[in-house]
Amino acid sequence: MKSSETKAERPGLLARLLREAGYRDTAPRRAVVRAIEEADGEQSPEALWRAAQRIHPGIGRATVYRTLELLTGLGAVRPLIAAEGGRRYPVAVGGHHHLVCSGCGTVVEFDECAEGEVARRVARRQGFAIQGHLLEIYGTCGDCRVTGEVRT
Amino acid sequence: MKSSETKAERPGLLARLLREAGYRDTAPRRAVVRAIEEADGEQSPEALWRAAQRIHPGIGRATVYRTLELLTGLGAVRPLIAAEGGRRYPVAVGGHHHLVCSGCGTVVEFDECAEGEVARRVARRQGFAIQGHLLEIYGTCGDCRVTGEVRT
DNA sequence: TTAGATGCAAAATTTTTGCATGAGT
DNA sequence: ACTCATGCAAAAATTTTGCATCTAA
Repeated sequence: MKSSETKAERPGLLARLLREAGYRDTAPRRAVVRAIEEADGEQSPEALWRAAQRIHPGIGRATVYRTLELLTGLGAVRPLIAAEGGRRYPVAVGGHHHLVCSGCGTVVEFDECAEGEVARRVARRQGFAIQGHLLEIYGTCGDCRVTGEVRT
Repeated sequence: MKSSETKAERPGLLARLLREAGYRDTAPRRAVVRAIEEADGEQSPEALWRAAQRIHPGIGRATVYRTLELLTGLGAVRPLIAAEGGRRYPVAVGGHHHLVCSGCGTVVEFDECAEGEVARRVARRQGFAIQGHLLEIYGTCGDCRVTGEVRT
């Protein structure tokens, strides 16, 4: 499965978010954060853990999970489910917009989004405080339509 | 947890997709499919299993998972990660618009959506054949903000 | 100094599989 | 008849937790 690149966030963005949220600035966390920012498609907890270990040997899996949870809570990262089934944590500052192929699972990110207006209006009406949004368009990519390929 | 109705997809849509894909039309599958179509924010495998059991007593968990996988492959549902951490399988055909509370998991559906345009344009540019789209706005509902409840 | 973080290992969850049996076509 | 689908239970994989020990602030 191919899948789009993680838009290289300005280094330190996630770390800053954590700090501003009042969490301590620790080496293990910095390692996880760096792993995420440099993860290129390899965003599964397991892969992030291995990457974080290279940066901060001795880091435990639990710390990776705990940090991912913090970041998710801050809306800095958004857990998604990859075509192969496992979780992936792409950086998600702001909204995320995906074009997802039902055939091969490819996920292409795009920026255009016209929801600002509607989102705010609907949210206000329901008394919601918006944190972010996810817009996914599902379909079949050219390749899959041609080959009649189907995701297993 | 409260949550709005799931816009009743034309009953049988998912079942039809399965049939057209060449899969057998069995009672257990029909139960799962109905559970999904009637899932009201309760889209976790576990909840869907309980719902399916009410429709077809004796159905096993494995069948639910297997059916969800088939439907995912067909692009009929799209696995996402719920605020509480588990998976959710919202319908991915047609257009769905949810307001999801990070605090209590409430899912409210709404109709307004300005994405028709954008979706078509982006899809065409990438050579995608659109099957549907999902717009989810994440935030905190009034109740949760008052009680200070936060997603764990 | 002191609340918050970490690593480890165990526990809990969630999802997948093997296999004998039962159904749809 | 012949596949394909199912349920069950076991196995695997994934995620969460308890707790003693560190460490940033």
